[in-house]
Amino acid sequence: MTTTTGQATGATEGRPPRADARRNIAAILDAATECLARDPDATINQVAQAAGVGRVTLYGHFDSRATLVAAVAERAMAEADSVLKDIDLGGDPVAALQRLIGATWAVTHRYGALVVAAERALPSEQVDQAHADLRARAERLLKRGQRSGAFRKDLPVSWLVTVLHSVTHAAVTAVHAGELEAEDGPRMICAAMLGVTTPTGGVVPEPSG
Amino acid sequence: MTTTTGQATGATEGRPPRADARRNIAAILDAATECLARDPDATINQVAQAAGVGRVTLYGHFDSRATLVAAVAERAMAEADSVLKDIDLGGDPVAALQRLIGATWAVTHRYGALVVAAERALPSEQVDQAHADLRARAERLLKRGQRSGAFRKDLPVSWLVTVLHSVTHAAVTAVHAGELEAEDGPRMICAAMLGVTTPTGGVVPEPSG
DNA sequence: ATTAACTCGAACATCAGTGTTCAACAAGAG
DNA sequence: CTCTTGTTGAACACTGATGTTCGAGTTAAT
Repeated sequence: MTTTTGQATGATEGRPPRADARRNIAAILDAATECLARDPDATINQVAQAAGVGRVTLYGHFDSRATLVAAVAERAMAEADSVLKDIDLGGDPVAALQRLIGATWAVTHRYGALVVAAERALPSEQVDQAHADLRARAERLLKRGQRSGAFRKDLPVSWLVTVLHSVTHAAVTAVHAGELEAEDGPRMICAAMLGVTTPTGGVVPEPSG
Repeated sequence: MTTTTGQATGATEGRPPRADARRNIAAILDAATECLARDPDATINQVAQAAGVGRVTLYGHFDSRATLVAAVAERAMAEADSVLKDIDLGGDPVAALQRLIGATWAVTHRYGALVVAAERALPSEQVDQAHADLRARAERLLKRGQRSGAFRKDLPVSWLVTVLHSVTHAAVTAVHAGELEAEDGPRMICAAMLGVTTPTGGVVPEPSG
């Protein structure tokens, strides 16, 4: 059991929690996810209120802010992994990149700024680890595309990954600000990234999807 | 006189400040710029310390955190304008875009996250105004390029501007994190943006500079 | 050299967010 | 129904950051 440190499921020793409690824990987790995804500085008060629960109740289930953030982050990472592990990164690199972007979009759109909250609350260990995993996935694909000549070789892979993350985050922010429709997100990111990755002197492909 | 609200130069009525004072004010302004550009949450304490000055002295010159941020932001905007107003946005749109990026780079690299600090301290009025000015410059160029067929027309200009800002900011962050050399910044941004703006089916141009 | 402007550290008041404690009360499990 | 588990608001202690005040010591101007 590597549940970070905080308790939430069952105490160190004791019988299963009451139905009431399980319901509230779920509500808190959901509320925290939404609040922190929107604003990484969200108050414990705001989270409790959004969950329709008293602040004391929240502290009854999560020792501290850090514990809560850790729980939320853990759940988010689990879902992110489960979504991303099924993506086929093989075949035409250009098509694979679009698939990766499509899958990443859903996750990023839901969990938005949660990473920032995690970076502040957690001593940057599991965070770095998780972040590295995310990057590694994209890195492998981009590197393969470079070797096959599908992607430009004159820019370091790390920079391409950075741009991908940056553009994705920008799209999420734009949606949050009402400047972009959520459904247009993937197309915008794909269009941009297909341009970025096209080799100099190459022809920019049409986004498909 | 639209000096926002805070005093710093001369009191409401009185003779010119002492040499000593002017020196310190300059040091504080410089330190604040550097600190806030690195971390928008920088403490007044950190700023004072970086300026080699006591906290009380700082408050003697700037009424509040907001006043200080406003002063720093004002100065930054002034320099940004003075740098950007000379840029020739005419001629070949592709070349003009690279010139714009080059000029923007210097400014962004120096003032980094200062915008964030301003957004939090100032009630989002002059900030929005200034931000809009910055965007307008890029918008005009990109729109012209779209009309002339140099830039892709199938993406809204606002999205292209967003990507430009996003990528620029990402480059600055990368430099701060030691993942990128400062001198490589403009080339990386240009390469990326030239790809982004190239019309579908068009050939990605080689960055020059 | 005298004076007014300035600096500085220490101490204080304030404020917001975090956690904790308590005692009354509500609700699930048997 | 009863007993245990949970919930709740109010009140409290604690922390870190912001501003303020004071008095003693410096420093620039004239």
